[in-house]
Amino acid sequence: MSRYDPKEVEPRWRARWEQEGVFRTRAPREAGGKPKYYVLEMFPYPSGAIHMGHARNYVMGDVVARFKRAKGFNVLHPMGWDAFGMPAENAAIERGIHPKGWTYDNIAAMRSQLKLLGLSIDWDREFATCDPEYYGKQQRWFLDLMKRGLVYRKESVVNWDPVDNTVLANEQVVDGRGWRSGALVEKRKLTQWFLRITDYADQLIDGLKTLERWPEKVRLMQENWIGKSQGLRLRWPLVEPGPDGSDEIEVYTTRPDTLFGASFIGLAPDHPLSEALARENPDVAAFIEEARRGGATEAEIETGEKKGVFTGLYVRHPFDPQWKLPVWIANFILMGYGTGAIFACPAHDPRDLEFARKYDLPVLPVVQPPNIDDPINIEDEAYVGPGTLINSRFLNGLSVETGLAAAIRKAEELGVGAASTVYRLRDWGVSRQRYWGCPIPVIHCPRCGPVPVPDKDLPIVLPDDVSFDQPGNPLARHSTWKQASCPSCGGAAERETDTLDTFVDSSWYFARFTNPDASAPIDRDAADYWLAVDQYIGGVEHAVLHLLYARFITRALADDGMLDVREPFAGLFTQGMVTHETYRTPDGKWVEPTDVDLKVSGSTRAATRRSTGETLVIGDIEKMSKSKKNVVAPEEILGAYGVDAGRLFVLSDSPPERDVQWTAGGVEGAWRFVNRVWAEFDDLVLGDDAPTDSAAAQALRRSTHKAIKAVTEGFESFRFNSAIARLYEFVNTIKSIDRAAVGATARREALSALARLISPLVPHLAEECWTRLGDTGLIVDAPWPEFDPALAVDDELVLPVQINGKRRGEIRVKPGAAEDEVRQIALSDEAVSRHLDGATVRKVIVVKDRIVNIVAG
RNA sequence: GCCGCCGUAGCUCAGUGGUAGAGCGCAUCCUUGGUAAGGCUGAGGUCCGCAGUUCGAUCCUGCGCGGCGGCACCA
Repeated sequence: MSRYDPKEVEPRWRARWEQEGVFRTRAPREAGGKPKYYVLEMFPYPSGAIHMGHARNYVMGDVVARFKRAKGFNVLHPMGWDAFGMPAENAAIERGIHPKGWTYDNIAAMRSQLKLLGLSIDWDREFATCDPEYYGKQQRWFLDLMKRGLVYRKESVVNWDPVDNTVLANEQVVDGRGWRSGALVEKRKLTQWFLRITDYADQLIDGLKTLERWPEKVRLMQENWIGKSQGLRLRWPLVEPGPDGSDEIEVYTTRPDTLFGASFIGLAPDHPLSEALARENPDVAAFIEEARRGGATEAEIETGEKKGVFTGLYVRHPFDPQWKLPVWIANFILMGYGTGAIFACPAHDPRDLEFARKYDLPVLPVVQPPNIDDPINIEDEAYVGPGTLINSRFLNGLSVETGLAAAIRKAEELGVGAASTVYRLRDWGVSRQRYWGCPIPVIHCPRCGPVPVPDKDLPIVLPDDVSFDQPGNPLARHSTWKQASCPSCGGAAERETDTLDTFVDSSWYFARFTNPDASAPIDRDAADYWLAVDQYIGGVEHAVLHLLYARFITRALADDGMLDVREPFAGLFTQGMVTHETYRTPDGKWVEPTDVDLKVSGSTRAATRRSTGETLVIGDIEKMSKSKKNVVAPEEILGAYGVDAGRLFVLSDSPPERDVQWTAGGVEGAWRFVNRVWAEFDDLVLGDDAPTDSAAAQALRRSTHKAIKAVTEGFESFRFNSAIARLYEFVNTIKSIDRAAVGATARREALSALARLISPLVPHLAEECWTRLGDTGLIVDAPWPEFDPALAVDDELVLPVQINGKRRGEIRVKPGAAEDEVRQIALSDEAVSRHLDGATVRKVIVVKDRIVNIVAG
C-alpha cells in the first residue's frame, strides 16, 4: 500500500507525454482515415497569471479533446495568445517596462502555468498575435480586403480624452469622464478606418440559423445586436427651404401605417439641418449645446428627460400637401440610426407621446384595438398593439400589417419614399491611436492620398525604440518610423500611425492555427481540412463582439478565396464563471479565503479571521476578483491536492454553462474521489476468476456497461458534472462488490473501463491506474471503452403499482413482460388487493417496463 | 420596458408524463497498522405558488412570485 502522491505522479506523466510527443497534431495524410476534430478554447490575454476561470475553460476543452481522441478522431487542440492591447502600454507607462518585454514575460509565465494543468495541447503550433510573423500576415489580408472595398476611411465622432490624448471606447468612459485620467471626455470628429461589416449584415443574420450547435441565447443576442428592421424612407418637403438650402427632410419609419397620425417631425440635435439652424438661431444653438453636454454617454440619454426646441420650420405631409407639420429638434433622436430624423405619431409611440404632452402637440389616434367597441382614447399611454386603421383616409379599415404595405406602396407610387432596411449594426471602427497593436499598412501621401503598402514591404513592424514618457501615441511622435516614401509616386510621405483594434487579431487566429508556419496568411489546404472549429469554448461575455467579428472576417476571407468555410465555429459552448464566497471584517474590509476559518454547526456557519481571531461577515457568492479578495489561485490547489483533483472539482459541482462555486469542501471531495479510485488499483490483485455468468459477475458487468453509456453520453453532450456523478456511483459499486463472487474477469473489465472513463477528467491518475492494470502503452492512446447494450439490460425490474395515481405497492417482472401478464401479477399482489379493498377495477394502465396504474372506485 | 435563462435535500446541482437522486455538509457508530485518514448506517423534500390538461404533473399549458443575464429613447 502506498498513498497516492500527485506531486510525484503528475509531473512524471506530463514528462512522458511530452517525451513521446503524443499531443502533436497528425497531418491529414498521417491520420489514416480518422475523421478530424478541431477543439479550441478562446485564447487568453497574457495578463501574467492563470486564474480559475481560465483553468475551467481550458480543462473543459481538454476533456473534449481527450475524449474525442479516445473515440478515434484526429484532433487539433492548439493554444496561443491574444497579446496586443492596452494593459501592456499601461504597464509601460506606470512601471517603465517595454510592452514587448512585459507581454512575452507574461506569456512565458502563463505557458508554464498552463502546462501544469496537464492539457493535451499541441504546443508546436503556439503563436502570439504580437509576433510580427502573425500580424504581418494580418496586414496582408487587410490590404486584400481594402482592394475589395471592405476597408474605408470616414470621419466619425469619437470619445476623446484630452489628457491622455487618445480615443476611448464607450466602456472606458465612466460618467462622462475618462476611466484613467478622470478628464471630461469630449466628442471629437476624427478620421478613422472602418471595416464594412454592414455589407454582411444579412448574411450574418441568416448564418445564425445554420449554427445548430450554438446556444440559442448567443444567437438571439447576435440577432438583436445586428438589429435588422424593415421600414420606409420618406421625404417630407419643407414649406420654406432650410438655412443650408435643403428643401426636404428624409425620415425613416417602421410604422408607415400610422402616417395619418403624424404630429410633428423630429430631428436629431446633430442632424445637419439642426446644425445649420443653430448657426442663425441662438435658441437652437443653446439647445444643441445642452443636448451635447447632457448626452455625453448613452446611459445619460436613457434616464434623461425628453426635451426639444421648435425650429420655426414646417413641412408638408407627403400624402397631403395641404397638411403642414412643425419641425422640432429633440434630444431623444439619434443621428446614428436611420436618417437621424423621424415623424412622430404620439398616439402609437410612447416616446413621441411623452414629447407631445410636454410641448402640447396634437395626439391623433389612428389604430383601433380589436375587440373594443368604444373609439380609442389616448391618455398617458400610447397604444402599440395590433388593430384596424382609422382616421387614415385610404388606409381606413386595413389592419396594421396590410396598412403598412399599402402605405409603402403609395409612397413609392408618389415617388416620395422607398422601402428600406435599416440595421442597428454599424460599420466596425478599427483605428486605435495606440502603440501596442498591429500597424495599419498604409502610407499617406500628400499627392496620392492613402496608399497601401506593397506586399514586398510587409510586414510593417512596430519599432522597439519608443517612449511612453508623454501622453499620446508613441508611433505618431517617433522620430523616423513614420517617414516613408509614397509607393505610388515615390515622393515623401507618412505612415499611418493608428493600429488595429485587437478584435481584428482574434478574428482569424483559429484559421492560422491550422498551419501557423504557412507563408500565406492561411494555408488553404490545411484550413479546408481542419475548419470549421468543431467545438469552440469560451466565456459568454464574447457572445456578441468577438464572435460576430470572427464570423464576419471568416466570410470576408472566404469571399477573397482564402477559405472555404463561411462559419468558423460549428459548435459553441459558453461556460460559466468560477465564483467564491466573500468575507469581510465588521468594518467592511475584504478578507482572503486563505485567512478564514469556517465553523459549521448544524445549519449555521461562522467565519473567523485566522490571523486576528476577528469574527467575519460571510458575504455573497461572487465572481472571483482581486478587488473582493475572493480569489483562489490555481497553484494553491495544485500544491495541496494535485492537478487532477482540481480538474475534477471545477467540472463536478455545476453544469458547465453555469457558474461554479469554489469551496474548500468541494475540492476535498474531489481529492477523496481520486484516492478512492487509486485504492482500487494500488496493489491490484484480481484473484481467482469466477464464471462471468454468475449473478454477481452479471450485476457488475451491468453496472460497467451502464456507466460506459452514461459517461459517454455525458461527455458527448457537455454534461461533465453528470458524467462525474455517474462515475462516483460506479466507483461506489466497484468498491462494494464481493470480489470472490464476481471474479477476476468481470472486475478487470470494470476497472479497465473505469480507468478509461476517468481519463479525460483526471488524466494523470488514469495513466497511473492503467499501469497497474498491466496494460501496455499509454491510456491517452487507448480506445474508448465499448458499450454493449445486451450487457446493460436488467434481468428483473421492479414496477411500482399505483391505485388512482398513488403508489400502493410494487411487483417484480422480467423486462419486456407482456401487458396481460403484468396486469395479472399486479392484480394478484397482496398489497394491491388490500388497498383495492373490494373496489371495482375500472381500468388498468400498463406502461411497459415502467409502471402499472389501476383506476378503481 | 423588451427578450432569454433559472427556481428540486442545509449547500451545489442531476433527473423524469409513472418508485424523487448524486456529491458535499450534518448525525450515529466502527476503525486507530491507509491516520494531514478510512469505513458503516442514518436523518433530511409543499420538486417556488395557483389553476388547467391527464388514469397519473416536479416534468406539459396558462397566470403569478422570486433570482440572474442580455438589450434598451433603434423610430
